[in-house]
Amino acid sequence: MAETPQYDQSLTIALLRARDAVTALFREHVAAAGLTLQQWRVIRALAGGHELDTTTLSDRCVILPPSLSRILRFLATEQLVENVPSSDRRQRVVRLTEKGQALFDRIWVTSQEKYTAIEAAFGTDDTRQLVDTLNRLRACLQPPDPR
Amino acid sequence: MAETPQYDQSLTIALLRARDAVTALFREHVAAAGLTLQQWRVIRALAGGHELDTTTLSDRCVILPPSLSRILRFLATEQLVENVPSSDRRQRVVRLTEKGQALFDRIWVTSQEKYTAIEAAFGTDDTRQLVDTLNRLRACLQPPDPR
DNA sequence: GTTATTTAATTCACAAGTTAAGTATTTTTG
DNA sequence: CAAAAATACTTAACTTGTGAATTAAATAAC
Repeated sequence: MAETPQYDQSLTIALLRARDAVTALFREHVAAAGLTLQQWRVIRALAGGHELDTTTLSDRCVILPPSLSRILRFLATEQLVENVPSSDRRQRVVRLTEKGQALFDRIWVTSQEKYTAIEAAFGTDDTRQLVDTLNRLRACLQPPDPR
Repeated sequence: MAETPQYDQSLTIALLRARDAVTALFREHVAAAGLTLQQWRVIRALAGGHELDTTTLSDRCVILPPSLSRILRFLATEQLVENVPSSDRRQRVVRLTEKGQALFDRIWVTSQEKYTAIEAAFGTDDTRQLVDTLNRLRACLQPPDPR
């Protein structure tokens, strides 16, 4: 293709494209297990017996509360996730069911292989370094949260 | 926060978070002009008199055809974009109207300032290098398209 | 030249992103 | 302790992401 002038120079587009390329590698096999990538992120965050409230889950998965609410509704109907009683009755705390953990285990194997393949192709050090750089960029941009 | 164990290590999450942090800087002022970020990407790709068919536009903006179709429908009703006759009558070629170009000009100024601010915060060289790294990652992962 | 095949775009259906508004519970304040 | 403010989610409404099916036009095959 002749040229993609300013576009390949743009950080936002580069981030979008890179993320697109990476997620594409996982989407198919996660979909084969009946999940979207977002649903998978939630399951992954809960794997290993972690019980989390939706605020924490929202933050970890980078999914906004309204979306998470819908996702949890779906995962609950699929009996992959269940509620855990909380002392603060405003908050909703969830965990994986046995069925949910089993599904995680099944997907996780292949998922790990894919990730390893990425590291092999791009380089283990380069991958780690890129992750560090991305986290540094984020830290750089986000105004220190006023806590 | 205590820990975000494997999550901060994950390339996919790091990409997602970084992109989130960067786009957050632009969303507000683009929204103030009445556009979503996706609509803005389309306008930006057409700025400067570029006439593009939707396939190229879809690729440049990293917006899937169905979404682009809806976005163009909106931009057309707002008279920001208009069709250009094409010899191949299957394809749809579009360009900015004067109104569209004027809107671009207005948003572009502030947008540039924001981008400059990012480079100032993160470093001009580091920014350029990150963009290169992201493009390299993408090239690395995408199977050479069989054309 | 007419029929297949391929190509370009749109439409459909459903999941998710985004902002604003609403509900229930907890904490704070007076 | 009662009223007000804050917190944690959910719901609502609209735009976009995603895969599959459709429509229309151009090209290929007979």
